[in-house]
Amino acid sequence: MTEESSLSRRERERLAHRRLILDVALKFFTEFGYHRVSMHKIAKKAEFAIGTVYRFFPNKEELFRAMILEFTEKANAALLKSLEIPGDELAKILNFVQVKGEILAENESILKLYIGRTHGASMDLTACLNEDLRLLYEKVLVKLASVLEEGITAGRLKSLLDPYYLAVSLSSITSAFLLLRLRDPERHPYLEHSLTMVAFIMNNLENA
Amino acid sequence: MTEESSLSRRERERLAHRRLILDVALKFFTEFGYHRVSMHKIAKKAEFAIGTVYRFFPNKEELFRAMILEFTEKANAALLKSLEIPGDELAKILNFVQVKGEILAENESILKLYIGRTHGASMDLTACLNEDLRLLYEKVLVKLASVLEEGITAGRLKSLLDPYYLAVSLSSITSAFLLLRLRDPERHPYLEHSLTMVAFIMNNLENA
Amino acid sequence: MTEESSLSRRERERLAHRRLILDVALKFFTEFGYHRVSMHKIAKKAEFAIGTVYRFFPNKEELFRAMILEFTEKANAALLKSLEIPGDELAKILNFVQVKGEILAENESILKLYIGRTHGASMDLTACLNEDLRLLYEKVLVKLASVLEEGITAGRLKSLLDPYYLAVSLSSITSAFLLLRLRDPERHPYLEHSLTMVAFIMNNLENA
Amino acid sequence: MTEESSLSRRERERLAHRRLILDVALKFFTEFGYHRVSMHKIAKKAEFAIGTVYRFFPNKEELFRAMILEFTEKANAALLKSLEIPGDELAKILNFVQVKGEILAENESILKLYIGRTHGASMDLTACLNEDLRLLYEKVLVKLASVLEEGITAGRLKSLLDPYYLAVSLSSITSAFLLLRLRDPERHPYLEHSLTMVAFIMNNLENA
DNA sequence: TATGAATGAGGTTTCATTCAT
DNA sequence: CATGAATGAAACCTCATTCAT
Repeated sequence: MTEESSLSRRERERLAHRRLILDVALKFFTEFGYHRVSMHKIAKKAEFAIGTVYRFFPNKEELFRAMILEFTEKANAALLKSLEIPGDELAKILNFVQVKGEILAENESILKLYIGRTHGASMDLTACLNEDLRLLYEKVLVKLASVLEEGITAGRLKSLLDPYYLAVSLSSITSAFLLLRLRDPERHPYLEHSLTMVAFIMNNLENA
Repeated sequence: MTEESSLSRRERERLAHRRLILDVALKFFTEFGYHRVSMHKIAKKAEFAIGTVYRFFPNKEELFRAMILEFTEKANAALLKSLEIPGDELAKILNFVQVKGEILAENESILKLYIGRTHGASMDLTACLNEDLRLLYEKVLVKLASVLEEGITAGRLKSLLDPYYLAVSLSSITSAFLLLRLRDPERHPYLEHSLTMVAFIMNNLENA
Repeated sequence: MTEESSLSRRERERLAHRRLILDVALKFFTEFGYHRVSMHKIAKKAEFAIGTVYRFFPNKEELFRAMILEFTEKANAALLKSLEIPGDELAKILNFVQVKGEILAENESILKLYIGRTHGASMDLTACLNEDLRLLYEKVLVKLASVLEEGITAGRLKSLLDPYYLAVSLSSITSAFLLLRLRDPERHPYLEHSLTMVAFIMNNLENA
Repeated sequence: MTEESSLSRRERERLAHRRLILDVALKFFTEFGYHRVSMHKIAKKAEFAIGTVYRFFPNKEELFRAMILEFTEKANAALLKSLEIPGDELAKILNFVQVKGEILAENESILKLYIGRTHGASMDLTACLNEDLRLLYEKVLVKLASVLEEGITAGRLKSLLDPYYLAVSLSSITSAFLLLRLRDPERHPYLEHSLTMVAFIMNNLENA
């Protein structure tokens, strides 16, 4: 995304340092939670002076935000892309479910930060962060909805339900299974249940 | 639940004071988020000395916990009861959806706290509550699952899907709509969409 | 000392309650130290309301003081009496040493309070408390000095040394051994060393 | 002891600030006692923000500890050195007594803190220092004992008494006189009495 | 630009004491 | 007299942030 070549050494170093701090922040915030991590700890772990950290991020909240946004953007990009494979709606959505699971597998800790702090009481991920994040996820929902809409327009799917709310439903179900699996990976295999459930809904939406 | 009659005046007063503090805590925590409310502020608003607050709750976390648990227990009891009306599975579950919506209407602020989105301020919240709360909600899920199972056993519902995961799905969908409505009550009417979606799933589960 | 008979029941009960509180205070202060014990803890353990404790002792310091004074008075009385047995100076002083040891044996915990809190850096017990206590112990020193003086006057002891400072010396030596034993009873038997050392000094004081 | 040259200005300033805080702490703790001095008072007097004090010492106890240890180490070094002058045992021990008196003269206030009699206010003092301090002083006792042992081995002193316990006795006597003088410098000249008493004992130990 | 010493508001909590019942 | 709820000053300590070097 960010073109690191064709930058002066200075710039490249700056970026590397920023990256370092973000990585430490990710590690610490996910491990201990926002309020249990001090800027000093992050600075120390990253081997910078505290002042240096403040040259990169104007304050703690902004650092947290930057860290979360980075992840969210990456994840959202992957989710959007997952809906662009060739094939019909079912194929696309099953791929979406699959990619969501892969993201989970690779980012457990940050996902726990996303939700673990909000009591995780079976709430959808959509809930968890502030406006910026929600807007990002909104794009995914809209894309998902447009996929469904296409199916409806093309007559492949029944027009019983509003595509957007259908998208929300599908998303919330998979998020719920994701949470279960996050809490107890042994007992709750994410993929199997998600696919079953999503397929059930999609099948019943298909025009005979 | 708690028998307030047949207590000495002393006891009754104590309970009333406890209640007062809990109410202020609810108001403040929901308005500003855990870390933006100090015990001093709560004490002041409740018109007690700080030490008095500590006579009732040994520390801030315990006060928060007590406040959340109280609400959760009340809400869960209502949800469990909602599934005990006479009628078939669909009736029960639609009633469940309805009651969930009523709880939302009456407890918007605390629900926002639950979700951790109060002024984007909570983020953290000690997470140790999670387990308790989850277990409480688990009961609701299990009850919901048992309702579905009954329907399956009685042959009224298809046995395609595991009742527990079906319960999780139904619950997560309604939670998602609840969240939407929490964020933008104008645009997203909870009840209508929830009922539509839940009915769609249930209808497709019914044996012809 | 306090005549408990010939008092009204009321009075006797009051005294018993006072005693109870003092005993709890002794136990707690000696176990945890003055600043680590709250009046509430004492009240609770003694099974009185906090206000009741304050009816007996106007404040915490006074309670502490009363507790210490009681012990000190008892101990001092015993030490004074120990010097009144028949016999010559040596006999009296050896008896004094012995009784001091017995008091130690019976009151380890309070002695630890006396000294443990003052770093015990081989300082004489004389040091440890405030004016009142010192004055009490002063009586013992004066009595000890008078015993020595008698010996000098009678020509049994050399008049090389001031009897008072000799008394201080003898007292400090035994206190030092007492401390050693308090710290490590296995390694440092109090009585043997005290007797040897005191006898050595007394023998060299005797006129041939 | 600490090489202050060859340090960066930064380092030197840090050390100076540390010193400043320690000095204020010494003054306040000795004047009022541990529990009657708050970290804020120390910070204010030293003209630092409270946080700065905590940069140097992680908590109050550690500050106290550092202050006491510094003094103790200095004092013990002086006492050990006092026993290394040329001459026989008597000369060495009399020098020891003398140096002990000089330390007293220069450090009255901290000695009072040691003894815990500062305005009758300390009483407690966390006791955990004890061990460290005792071990330091133990070295002095052992050194003193070794001096005596040398005399015995060389046949200059009688072997009646265990050198270690003799050392304890001599030390305790001088400590006792030190205390007397601390309490009432007019009435109780430390040096004269200590020398007399110690000389008496040593003389009687010498082989004719 | 990087550093890290310094800041100080503000947090949670304790506990000796009072006083209405 | 006994009770114990209420008080609130004051303690210790943290940590986001600033700024001189």
